[in-house]
Amino acid sequence: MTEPALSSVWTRPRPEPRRRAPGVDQYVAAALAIADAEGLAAVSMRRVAGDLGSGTATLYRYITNRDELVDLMVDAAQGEDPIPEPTQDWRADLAAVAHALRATLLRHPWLAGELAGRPSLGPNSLRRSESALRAAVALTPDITLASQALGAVHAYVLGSVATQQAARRAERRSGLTEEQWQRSVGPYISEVIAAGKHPMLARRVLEAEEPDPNAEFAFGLDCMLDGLAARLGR
Amino acid sequence: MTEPALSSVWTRPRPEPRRRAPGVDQYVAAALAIADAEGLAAVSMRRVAGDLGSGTATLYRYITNRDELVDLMVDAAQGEDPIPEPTQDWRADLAAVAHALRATLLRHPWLAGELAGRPSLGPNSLRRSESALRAAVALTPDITLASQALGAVHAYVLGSVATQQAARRAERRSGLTEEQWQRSVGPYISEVIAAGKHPMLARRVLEAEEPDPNAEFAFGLDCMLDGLAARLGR
DNA sequence: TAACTTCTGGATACGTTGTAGCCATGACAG
DNA sequence: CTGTCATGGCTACAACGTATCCAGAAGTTA
Repeated sequence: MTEPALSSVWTRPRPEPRRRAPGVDQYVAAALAIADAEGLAAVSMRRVAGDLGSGTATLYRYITNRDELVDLMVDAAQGEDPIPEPTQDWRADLAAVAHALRATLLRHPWLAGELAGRPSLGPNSLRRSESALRAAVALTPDITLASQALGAVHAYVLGSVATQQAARRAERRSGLTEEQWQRSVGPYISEVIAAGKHPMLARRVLEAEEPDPNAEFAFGLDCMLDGLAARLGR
Repeated sequence: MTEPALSSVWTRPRPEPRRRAPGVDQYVAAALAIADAEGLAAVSMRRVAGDLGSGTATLYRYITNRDELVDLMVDAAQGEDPIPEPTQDWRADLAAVAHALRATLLRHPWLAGELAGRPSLGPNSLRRSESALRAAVALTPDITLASQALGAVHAYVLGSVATQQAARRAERRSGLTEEQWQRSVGPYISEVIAAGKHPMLARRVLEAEEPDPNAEFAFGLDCMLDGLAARLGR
């Protein structure tokens, strides 16, 4: 006796509004705008509905809960850019996949954590995955290895963008200006360095050049792609 | 006229309790236990205080806010393991750093997202960073490049562990059992595959071997280290 | 020992959030 | 025109972060 299938946001029919209520796409767009401007925590059901002149109860008629709204947001963000055309060069294609993902993440600073933290099964996400897998299969026809290769690139991109955005996020959370944040942290760092227990960190703070985020990202990606080429390339 | 320095959790004096209240370390340990068992969202100030038989107001006397509590938790988690001894082999050392970080993240499933999302400045974190930088400097004496190399490894580890844990996290959030979660998702995946628009995804689902998380992680790490060796090694 | 000070848990309060349910009104269909 | 239903608005509840207050207990001082 099999139990009934359970529904998910991607399987449930998406009812269209009959009267003046906004459609799901409008709710999602409003939520995206709030998240981009103020962070994901600012996306509350009341806020989203209110910004659209809709009732919260109405929003709940279309979107089951907040978690589902975030799923929809994550997928919508991934549908903003066209899928890049494949070339004959797996490496260029994987790099394009990585850069496209990074561009999306930079546009939506809340997204990296969410993408890293939840399976992504919406239509846009699947479309992107398909394109990315196609590039990886050009590297190696073994689907298992291709998936692993893609996973490694994906992991690097997510981790890299998220950590690059961490300082900005902490500032925001503190409610301080960037200058105030530096002033809350700077003396501590100076103290740590003066204590002499962390000579490598001292060198990094005192000698290392200010990283250009784009170049830093590209460096790590190139290393990863180099490694993939060495291990799987032909 | 310079403005006064602003304090942070790491610069503020840490008062010891005078009577029967728990110390900061006990609050943090209780919060860690809750987060490990139930996820970070279950860590509320009331909950932490209550679990220790303390008043919430008392907790606030020692820890300024919830955000600070999370900072303390993140650092405490990083202090659980001893720092590995350096060898003469930069690659082995960087791999050890990566594996140690992964082990910590696996023990605390909430940690990857937090580490990726916030600067980590506590004493344990700095200690780990120092050790990791020492390994990276053995790869290249250029402190800027060493930092970049370490950043790339770090990004990969965080992203990899977080995405490996994503499915588990989604199950938990749904409130479904693992089997129920599969049943909510399985038919959708079958449908997507049957539609024929995602041939690469279909191959992955139908043909790819179930990944061993440890091997998958090691593969990506090896690729990254290969790439670093090729670009910076001597 | 008594008086004073301070630490603590408990309680209350407020604004906010997710979610649930109800109701009157207006829009639409038959 | 009547009936149905979609909708915004409202109320409610539990929970949360944070702030404040208070009585009692614990410690210190004279």
